[in-house]
Amino acid sequence: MSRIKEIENKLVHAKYKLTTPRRLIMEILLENEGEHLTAEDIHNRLREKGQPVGLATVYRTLELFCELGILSRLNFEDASSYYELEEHDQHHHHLICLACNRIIEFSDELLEDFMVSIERKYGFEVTDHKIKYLGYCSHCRN
Amino acid sequence: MSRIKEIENKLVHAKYKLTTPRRLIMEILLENEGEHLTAEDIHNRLREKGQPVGLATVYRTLELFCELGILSRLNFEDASSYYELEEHDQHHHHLICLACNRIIEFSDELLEDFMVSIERKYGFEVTDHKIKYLGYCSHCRN
DNA sequence: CCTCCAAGTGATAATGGAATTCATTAATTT
DNA sequence: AAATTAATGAATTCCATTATCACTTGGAGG
Ligand SMILES: [Mn+2]
Ligand SMILES: [Mn+2]
Ligand SMILES: [Zn+2]
Ligand SMILES: [Zn+2]
Repeated sequence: MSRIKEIENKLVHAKYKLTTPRRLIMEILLENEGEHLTAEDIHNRLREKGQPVGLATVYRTLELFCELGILSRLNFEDASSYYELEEHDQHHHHLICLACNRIIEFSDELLEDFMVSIERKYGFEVTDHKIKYLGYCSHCRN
Repeated sequence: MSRIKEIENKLVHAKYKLTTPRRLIMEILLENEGEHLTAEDIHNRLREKGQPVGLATVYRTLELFCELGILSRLNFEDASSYYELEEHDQHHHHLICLACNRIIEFSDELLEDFMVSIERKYGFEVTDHKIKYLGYCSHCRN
């Protein structure tokens, strides 16, 4: 099943429509998979492509997609939120270089056991988690 | 050595002074240790105590204290930043209940090994890290 | 096809946390 | 004491995000 079809299913299942603006936003996200985009980034790229979508709609759509588990909202240490497609298979997190702002991704499979121990210890049902390591990347250390 | 003296040392060592506004802000933080306070919280409590400090100074001081490692800046999933005193002995992180917004703290000593493996694998020098688990606390689950 | 109408959109204004400005004040040095 | 420097705070600005509201869209039902 194509990625876009899969997403349409999620929308329809939650009683939403795949409107033109929503499809255009999804296309931008798919075309830029692997990047971390802000709402404004997406708004700009749509304008540049001659397929403008209102900024308010971009924000609303990103929020909706986050609720549906299509996207993740990321907070690096600046003022904006960044978005990336959620990969249902492998979850990853981010190393944030304080010198050059490079973002390096790492998988968290090794943290599974730790998470389970936290759930047991606190009777807390974990539905999501976010891990950030801040420091200096291999280009910037020393 | 008293907590306030210890902090004064950090300031002086970094060529800053322990001015009255800085001391007042530090007192609020010490009096409310264990809480997670916003800049506005601190500003309000100072006003209520009859020891007002300008909001700009509160922000500047919190930023300075973060740089000096006296405070940690926390981002739960809302718009504001929260601050807490950094305990040099035990680092902790937060479970965030999506239903009642309770914040539960947990220690991260078990994550030490994982952090070291990340440093090795990516040649990344970790100077700080932030871990959040989102979900439902024992009062809210089910 | 048409009509209807809830759902969705988008230009614009409003919001609010945080950063900046700049005149004033406090502390330090000469 | 004068001069230099650091810090303060009221006011302003910034800027990402949210709210508003008149308008548009597009699918369900005829
Ligand atoms: Mn990523
Ligand atoms: Mn805490
Ligand atoms: Zn770097
Ligand atoms: Zn709860």
